Order: sequence, then structure tokens, then C-alpha cells
Amino acid sequence: MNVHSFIFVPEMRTRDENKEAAIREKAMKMIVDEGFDGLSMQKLAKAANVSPATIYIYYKNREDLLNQLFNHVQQTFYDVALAGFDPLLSFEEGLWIQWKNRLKFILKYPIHFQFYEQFRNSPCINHTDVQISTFKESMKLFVMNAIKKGEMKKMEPEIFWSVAYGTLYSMVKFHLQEIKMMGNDFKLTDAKMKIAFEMVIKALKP
Amino acid sequence: MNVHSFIFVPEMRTRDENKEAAIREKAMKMIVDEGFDGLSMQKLAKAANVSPATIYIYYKNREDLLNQLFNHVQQTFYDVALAGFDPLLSFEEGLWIQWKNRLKFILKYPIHFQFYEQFRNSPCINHTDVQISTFKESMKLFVMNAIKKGEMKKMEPEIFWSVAYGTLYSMVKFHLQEIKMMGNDFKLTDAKMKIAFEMVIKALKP
DNA sequence: TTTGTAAATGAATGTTCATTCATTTATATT
DNA sequence: AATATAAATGAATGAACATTCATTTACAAA
Repeated sequence: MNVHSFIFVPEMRTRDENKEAAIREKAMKMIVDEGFDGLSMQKLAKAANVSPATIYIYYKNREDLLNQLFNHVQQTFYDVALAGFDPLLSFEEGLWIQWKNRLKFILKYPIHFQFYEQFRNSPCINHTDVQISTFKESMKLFVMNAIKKGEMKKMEPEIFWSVAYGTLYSMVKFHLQEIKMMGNDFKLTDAKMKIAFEMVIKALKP
Repeated sequence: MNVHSFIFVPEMRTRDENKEAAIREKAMKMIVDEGFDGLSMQKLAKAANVSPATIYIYYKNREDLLNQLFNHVQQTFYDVALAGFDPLLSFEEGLWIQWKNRLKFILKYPIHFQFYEQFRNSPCINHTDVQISTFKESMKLFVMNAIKKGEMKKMEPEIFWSVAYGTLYSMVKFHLQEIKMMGNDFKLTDAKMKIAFEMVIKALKP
């Protein structure tokens, strides 16, 4: 027994990081394609090319897997959403960056987004909310400043969120074809974003 | 064998309508409380106080049960949403009636609404769309008229829908606590509806 | 009261599920 | 090369799953 035994134990087989990622991605794909009941541990193991038992090395159980997936996606989302954003920006510029960032995330990780939305709308959420503070605090500060500076009407945060982002998320869902309105598709372009954004700004101004 | 045999066969045990309703309501409750994977036919049978086999008298299988539930809720929704509505109404008045009707439905049938939303956001929808035409045609006519009369900016239907209803549905979800923003609750009162509605009208006007 | 019919049932079936465990494998250090 | 350790595994387990079926039950007409 060497001196490192209690600090760092190096004599071991190393983890295959690819396996972890494969499990994560396949799990989200299965949930998006087939729903929560479509995700079984054995089907997931087969899809990710691992043994069922391997999944239980990375995740305590099925529920833990789902929660860790959710937290992973949430963290990625926060990172993308905060890029280039500063709560001291002007209201219009700041909100536009938010819209663009959110769309960027959705187009880059459509599976992650759809998994996230499905999870959020599902009943059995374990609101872990560990790392969230930074993001939420930043957003709160941004809105408070906008009101103080007279760039936005004073209103409850839920009403603000609904006007500012409810509109955006609705368009995104049309874009991802979760909801088909008429026969034809709706493609969310930059131009359409701008049109809707101008309307939202008009609505929020004092 | 009597003369009625081929037209009306009355010598039979009558159906218990209560059972059908019990199955329907309990099924939606289970899905809203525990998600789609929380609905098992045996648990449902126990909750509705019937035999598992009885469910299969009313519904071909699990999938058929879900689809029939969805269609049932959709029909109820359309009935409520169209009450007092006329596509020839002024834009502002017509849209306000829509908002009030939709909220009325949601407050009267919160379980139905939450089931409906969960179903719409789930991947495996069999878009049956049988009786929908009347409702959708009425809505389309209403929006076309509003544009023609210059009460509303010309825009794609999906953008209109997102601004007009995306906002409302977002507030409703806050109200039903599907999404908790801060610690405290958000109660969607008539006054708050009116505030948001005025903002939306401002956004949509030319 | 008897009778024909469909409603309603409880037990049974075969399948799929999440999870576990005894064993094997790969690797970083010695 | 030897070793210690955790990674990785395939087969196994028992529970829960959707669905079926041989019976029984209730009802409306005769």
C-alpha cells in the first residue's frame, strides 16, 4: 500500500467518456421520439452499445438518469443563453440577445430542447435547481433595471415572461413542428424573429 | 326470433354510463399526476372500480383510450371556446372573448387541459382531426377579417397565434403551477388578464 | 317467469420492465 | 511483468405490464 492510497488511487481501469455521452444522447433521442414510456433501460443499453448494468455505473437508477439529463441540458442552456448578455445592456438590445441566444440553443440542440420541454411539462419533476441562481439573478436584475430606466412598463415577472418569451417559445414549437397549424410548415427565420420581436417590444414599452 | 332482430336488438344488459365516465376521468387524473408512464390499465381499472377487461369493452386498447380521451377533451374545448364568439365581431372584442373562453375552459376543466397539453407536447400523436374544421375555419375567417378591416397588422398565422395565444397559455401555465418562477404562486385574475390583453392588442395593431 | 343478449368480470398469459450480481476486462502504477 | 482497482459485462430475477378469455351477471322484451 503506497502513500497515495488515501488521496489518489490511480491503479484502475479508466472510464470511457464516450459511453457516458452515448448513453446521454441516445436517452434523449428515445424520449423525444417515443416519449417517456418509450425509454426503457434495456432498449437504451442496446442503442448506446453498452450493457444494461453499465448504465447503473453512471446513474443510480432511471429517475436519476432523467434528472441528470435535465440538469445537463439546463446547464448547457444557461451557458448559451448568457453569451454576450449583460444585465446592464439597454432593454431592447438585451432582450434581443436573449431571443437570439435562445434560438441559437434550440437550433443547435433541438433534441436537448425538446427533451427539456417534455420534461418541464411532465408532472414528476425533482426541482433540483442547484446552479440556477446566477442565470435567474442576472435575468431579474435585467428586468428590474429596464423598469427603473423607464424602458419597460412595470408588471409582474410572470406577465413579463409570458409576453417576452411565451411568444418566442410558441413560434419555436411551430418551427420544430410539434404543432402543425395548417398543412404547410413554418420556418422561423431571422426576419420573422425580428417582426415578432418588434411587436413584443411595442407591447412591453410604457 | 322476432321481427326486430336485424334493426333493434333490445334483449341485452344496458351499459353503465357512469363506468365510462369514471374510466375517462380517472385516466386523465392519473396521466396528469404521474405522466404517461404512470397510466397502467390495471391501476386504472382499480381506480375506476372496474375490471381490467371492462376497459377493453369501451376502448380497443391503450392507444385507442388515449386518442379517444384527446378527442373528447378537444371537442369540449371547441364547444367552450366558440361560446358567444362570432368571426364577424370586432378584432378586439372577438379576441377578448377567445381569451375569456379559453381561461373559462381551463379553470373549469384543469385536469382536461393539463392532459390535453401533455398529449399535444408528446411525440406519438395520431392526429385524427375529425370535427376540427368548424372551429379552425371560424378562427381563420376572424383573423382574415381583422387584417382586411385594418384592425390588425398583416402577418403569418403562426406569428399571430404566438403573440395572441402564446402569451395567454404561458400565463395559464404559471397559474397552474406547471412552472414555478420564484417561490410564490401566480394567480391569473381578470385584472392580470386585462393587463396582458391590452399589451397584446397594442402589439398586434398596425 | 323465462330468455337472449351484451355488459362485466377475475384469473391467467406471455412479455417487457428496472435492477442486481458474480464475473471478466482494461489500465495506470509499481 | 505483476498488481490492484474500478469499469464493464451478460445472464438472471421478480415485479408490473397490456391484453385475453371462459364465465357470470343484469337487463329488457316476450
